[in-house]
Amino acid sequence: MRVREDAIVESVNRLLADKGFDLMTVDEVAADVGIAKASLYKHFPSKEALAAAAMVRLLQRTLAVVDQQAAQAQASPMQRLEAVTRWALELQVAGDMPTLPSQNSSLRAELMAHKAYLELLLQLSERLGEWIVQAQAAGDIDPTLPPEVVLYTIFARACDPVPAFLKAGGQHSDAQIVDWVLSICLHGLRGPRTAAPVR
Amino acid sequence: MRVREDAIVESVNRLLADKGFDLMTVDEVAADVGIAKASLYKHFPSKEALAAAAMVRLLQRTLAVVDQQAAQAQASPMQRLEAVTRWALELQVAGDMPTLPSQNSSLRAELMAHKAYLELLLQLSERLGEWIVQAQAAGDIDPTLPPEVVLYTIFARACDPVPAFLKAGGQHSDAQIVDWVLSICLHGLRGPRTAAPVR
DNA sequence: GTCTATAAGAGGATAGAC
DNA sequence: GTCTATCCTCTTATAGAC
Repeated sequence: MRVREDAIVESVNRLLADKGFDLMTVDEVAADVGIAKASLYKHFPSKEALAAAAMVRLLQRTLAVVDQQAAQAQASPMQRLEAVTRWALELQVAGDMPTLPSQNSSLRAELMAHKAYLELLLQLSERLGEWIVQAQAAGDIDPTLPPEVVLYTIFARACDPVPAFLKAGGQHSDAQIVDWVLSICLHGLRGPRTAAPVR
Repeated sequence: MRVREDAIVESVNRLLADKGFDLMTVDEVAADVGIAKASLYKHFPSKEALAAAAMVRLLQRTLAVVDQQAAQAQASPMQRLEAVTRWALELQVAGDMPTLPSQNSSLRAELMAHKAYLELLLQLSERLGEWIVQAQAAGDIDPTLPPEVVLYTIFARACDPVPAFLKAGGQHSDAQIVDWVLSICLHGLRGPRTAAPVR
């Protein structure tokens, strides 16, 4: 049943964002969805498969945002990259970004065997990669950086711990946090400069 | 026995850097040190205490680097911050940076109750905080950023996933990876600019 | 303080009835 | 496909002899 599986993946997404893969238990997922654990296993064969489904959902949503940006005729590649990165940061600050440990080997193995996941990941990388190359040609991104490095840096915003730390402090609004992290990603700690440095 | 405990903490440090807290088992630590698991528990009361000891060791080593930088009479606050950040990135690329999940609650509880850890963390934050404020006054760091944001951004380099990804690609030298990540941290994706922007 | 052996429990996965 | 009940492995932690 499609509807049921959607509900499962949504629960997994939330729990993954909240506690991460290792601390999320299948019992919790079942309880959150409101079905028995054995029923869960009729839909997904393993805990890893649950996580993979949540990541597929995330990639699909991200690609939808990419499509939306591609439709903005007047936007520059850099502005599109910025918009996608901002969207990811907003998702993260809102507590809806599922996060996986980069070290868990059983999980990595399952993901690397998951065709839909790999396909979407490749697709996203290629779409962003194009914009990166164009932004470098336009002088908006350091052309000496390999596009790969830029791509990973953007991807890494999805699991940047800084927003969570700032949010835990409770001093700043979500929008302010997103602005700061995005600005640091683009302009560094030195900040944007509109004129030549003074020294 | 002090020597024995040092060996334990060093093993924990390596395993923590390699697999992370959740995937590291106490059995592994015991095997790595070469003693029985029960003997481990004579030295440290819990797995969390092991991790805390490794983090204390890391903070002590970091503070030693801070001291070393403070002794460089001719260095600016910004150069000192850069040197400390570079050191952390080199540790990370070398696979010696212990990394803790920011979500594990039992671990967080133990850390927050660990006096030596908290004291050292506060000490490090204050030392770096001074340099941050001075670097902002000197115009080397965006003065509109709260120092807290800058501090967290620097701390986050310790668990930045980008170096590991680049290293996994096997295309680049460790030194090159460190240079890129550090440059992006300081100058952003747009890169350092020595003159006014063209547009 | 070190060992062997074991308790205690969490959590992923499955059996089998309906 | 859903349930209850159970299995089984892994892992933390401890008992108790030396």
